[in-house]
Amino acid sequence: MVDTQTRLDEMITRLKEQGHRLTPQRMAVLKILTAGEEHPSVEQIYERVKVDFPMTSLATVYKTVTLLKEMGEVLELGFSDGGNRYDGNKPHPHPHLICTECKNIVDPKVATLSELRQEVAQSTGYQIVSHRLDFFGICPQCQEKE
Amino acid sequence: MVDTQTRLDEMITRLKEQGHRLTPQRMAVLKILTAGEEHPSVEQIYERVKVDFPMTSLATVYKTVTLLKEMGEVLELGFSDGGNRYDGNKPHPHPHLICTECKNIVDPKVATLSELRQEVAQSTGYQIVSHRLDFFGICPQCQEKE
DNA sequence: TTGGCTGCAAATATTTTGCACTGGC
DNA sequence: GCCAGTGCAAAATATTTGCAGCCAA
Repeated sequence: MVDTQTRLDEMITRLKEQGHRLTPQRMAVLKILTAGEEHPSVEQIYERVKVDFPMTSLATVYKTVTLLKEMGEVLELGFSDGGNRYDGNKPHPHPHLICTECKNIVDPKVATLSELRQEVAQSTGYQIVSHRLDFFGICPQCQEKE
Repeated sequence: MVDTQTRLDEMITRLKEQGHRLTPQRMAVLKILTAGEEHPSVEQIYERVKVDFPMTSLATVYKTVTLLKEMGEVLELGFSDGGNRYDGNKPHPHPHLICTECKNIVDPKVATLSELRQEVAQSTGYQIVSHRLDFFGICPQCQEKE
């Protein structure tokens, strides 16, 4: 895994390169997105940002996340049942494993999907741009609680 | 692929088995969900149902689709950017290929994922219940239009 | 007959947007 | 000082829900 501080610096550099400003609110969102292995929702990011900057609005968090998404610096994991989740550590598509009980998300190690991608491209004629692979299950902790 | 009429009869049988009523509106939704290889949205189902039954409400379409989803008779493809899509022909998880231009969805042939599933289950301890694999790309028709 | 189903409208929930003000650069 | 970024509230979207009346079984 990429070092947290390194990833944070990387994002800051990219923002500046593209002429974006670095505000305290934005900084706080960046820190949360790059810290740890978490896959927080906008609401969770908002709650944590408010600890240090109580005046921060939810709209700002949305705007920042959207900006980073457009820059390709965060991966959006959209869920139809509300509450998208974001991955700022590995912005490129990779498999996720989602606990249907506690909603925790981890990154499992999975053998390469590039073969599958190629196979689909060849058989369909599509120009494949991206993909998404999610596994849904019950994590060890939640299994014990049953 | 399963025969359209067969699949329709199957769904009707399941509904009756579980004590649900078969109304004209419901019948119309079933027909659309089982017809062809399409992956319609609720809105699209609604528009088509209205041709034969103009008095049908959007809420009823939602209720019917939700019922079928809970019965496991349709697969919901949730997208965070609004407009979920539904597959009534193959209600079990399978890969989808989505054109990012025209939003068309097809079912590509992909080598089995069961190995990947097993691999993830073993390495993480999760009890895997379901999965989802989507490829995003540009279909041959949309490639020509560029 | 009767309780599940429907239609309508109002309620939710999530994300986006308009706009005046503020502060990073 | 300029203008991107912010906060607030209103708007836009998508889906759910309450309830009175209706109709499939």
